[in-house]
Amino acid sequence: MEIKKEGYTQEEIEQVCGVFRMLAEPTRMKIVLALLEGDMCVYHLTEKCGGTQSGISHQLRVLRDNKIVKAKRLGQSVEYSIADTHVKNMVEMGLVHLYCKVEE
Amino acid sequence: MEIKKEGYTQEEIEQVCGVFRMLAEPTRMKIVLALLEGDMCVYHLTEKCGGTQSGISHQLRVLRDNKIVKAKRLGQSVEYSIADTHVKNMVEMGLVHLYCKVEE
DNA sequence: TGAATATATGAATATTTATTCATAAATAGG
DNA sequence: CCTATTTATGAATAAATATTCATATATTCA
Repeated sequence: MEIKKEGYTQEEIEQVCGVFRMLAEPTRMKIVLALLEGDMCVYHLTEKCGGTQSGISHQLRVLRDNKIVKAKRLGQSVEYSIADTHVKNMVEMGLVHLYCKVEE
Repeated sequence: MEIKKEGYTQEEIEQVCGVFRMLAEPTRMKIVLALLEGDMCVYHLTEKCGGTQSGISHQLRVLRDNKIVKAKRLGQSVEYSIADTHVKNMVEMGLVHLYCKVEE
């Protein structure tokens, strides 16, 4: 596929930024990292990520609205999973940036 | 290289988020997109990205502090360039996420 | 040296966004 | 139906961050 090099509209710019903003917050990043290991319900996400259940739930809402994760009710609990295959690549790219510092 | 799948420290999490935060703001994204096309001085960046010179300069400072861009004085002007090869990959990944919606 | 141009910066303000608290809604099981 | 458990949400607050304005700094050139 073709990615144009310039001439992005303000709206396109804001949409790309939106994706990055999702991964720019520690709580959300923890959630995403947890879900990349496997689907998980809110209860376990809260345990794993720390913080309050309400806080996790609010961020899950943000991630859901931005199509980063998706939800599926299973009885009492709601199981969350990564909604977009690109998310994994993006996170990995971020980790590479962090660990594999440029050699120049 | 190896990217571990879990067990990130709070500090590591915050560092990865930091990278994403740099690309999560429209003004900074415009600057980065402009610089991916080629090195440019503040004056031209301001023309190209819009906004005030001061605003652009402030964001350039942020990008510099976070090792996303680097500066080089050339006479009166200061030429900026992308500091890290991963930046291009990350931006492209963001654009892919935007345009190439998941087929599942 | 003085004026013009380009860039940087500090402080104030405005805006956005995360977090917390209290509580509502949904479901399961007795 | 009542209770316990899990999740979601609204409102308030707190915290982080972008933007603007005024001004300082650096460089060139006459």
